Amino acid sequence: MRNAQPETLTLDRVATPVGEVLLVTDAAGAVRALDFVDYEARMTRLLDRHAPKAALVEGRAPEDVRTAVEAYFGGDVRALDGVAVKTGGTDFQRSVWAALRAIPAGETRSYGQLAAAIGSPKAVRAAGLANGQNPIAVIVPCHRVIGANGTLTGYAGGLERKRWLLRHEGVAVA
Amino acid sequence: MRNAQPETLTLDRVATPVGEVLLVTDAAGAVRALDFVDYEARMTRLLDRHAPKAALVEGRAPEDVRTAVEAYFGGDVRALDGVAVKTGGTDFQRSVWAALRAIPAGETRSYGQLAAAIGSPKAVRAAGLANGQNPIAVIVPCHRVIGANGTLTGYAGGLERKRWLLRHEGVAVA
DNA sequence: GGAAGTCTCGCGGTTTTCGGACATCCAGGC
DNA sequence: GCCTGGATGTCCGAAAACCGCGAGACTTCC
Repeated sequence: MRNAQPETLTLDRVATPVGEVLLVTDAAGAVRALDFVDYEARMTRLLDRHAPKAALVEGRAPEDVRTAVEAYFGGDVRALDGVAVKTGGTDFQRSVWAALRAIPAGETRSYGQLAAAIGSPKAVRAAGLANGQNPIAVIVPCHRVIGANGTLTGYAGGLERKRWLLRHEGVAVA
Repeated sequence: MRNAQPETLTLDRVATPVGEVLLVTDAAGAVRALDFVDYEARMTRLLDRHAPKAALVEGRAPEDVRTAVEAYFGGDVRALDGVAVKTGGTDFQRSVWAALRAIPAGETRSYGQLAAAIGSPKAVRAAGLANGQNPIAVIVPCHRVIGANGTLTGYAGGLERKRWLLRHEGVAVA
């Protein structure tokens, strides 16, 4: 529909303790998407939505991004804080994702707190929805949002991974 | 919804024999919109659709554009041929508008011919619809398209103006 | 007959509308 | 405690309505 400039994105793979991840970067070196390999269909669907007409070619991501990802999974849970990301999406979604990056490793928020943080305290379900459409898992830490009563509620990559990630960051979870 | 970069557009006014026209140009000097002053609401609506988030400030259009418009209304009906334009819109709409510019002053086409020219001979009504959404009147000569039986059928600026423009270009119309 | 008007219907892209779905939260009843 | 139901904001997909048409069938007048 709307016109968009063609663009080439690079698709790389990185091994982690919870399975291989797919890592999509653009020409500027910014991360465009990150997801677990067994959810590739979901990732390409999100990419199609947010970056239509973009070509995806296998290749190697910038070294600093690769090493940051490996460092995170190796135990340096703050290694991803400085990684540049770029997303499409609506204004609302982008504000949610921006708010996510402000949650430090080792902490969690409830969906209600997340909604309040972006100035729409009543848009709780909408915030949860936007959370689930986050195209850049782990780096944009959507896994740090849990139910108000402490339940994990959901995770696009599987609840097991959400639990693993939180424990890896030092959070005590059931 | 989609993100778009903020942009500043310039709004100028030019007097013509059929009323004042509004002339919107961008920083690069390309025409973004042109409409008659009494249809300003329509123009701003189209602009909003095709260039969301753009700011519109009163100002003076580039001299070469102004003189081209004045020359056209003064009798040099080909004066607008070289004027640069830029539009948003869907692929279909853009191809229709491009086809319009290929119709020389003094000639007309039917909606069917227009549809055929863009390779969709059956998309007749769709072509008519796209024609009516042309944001750059006169320069993109949507007024040169008339019904297959010679009736003028419609014009966003009023049928009287369509008739005047065609006669001004030397077409015999009822 | 035939020329000109009127009506009907199919056409294709775009816009608008509407109905769900959803990784929530809270209150209230049992 | 556990379950139920309601309020709530956003987004997506499907469906319907909208049109600056055109061709063909029918009527109406000469």
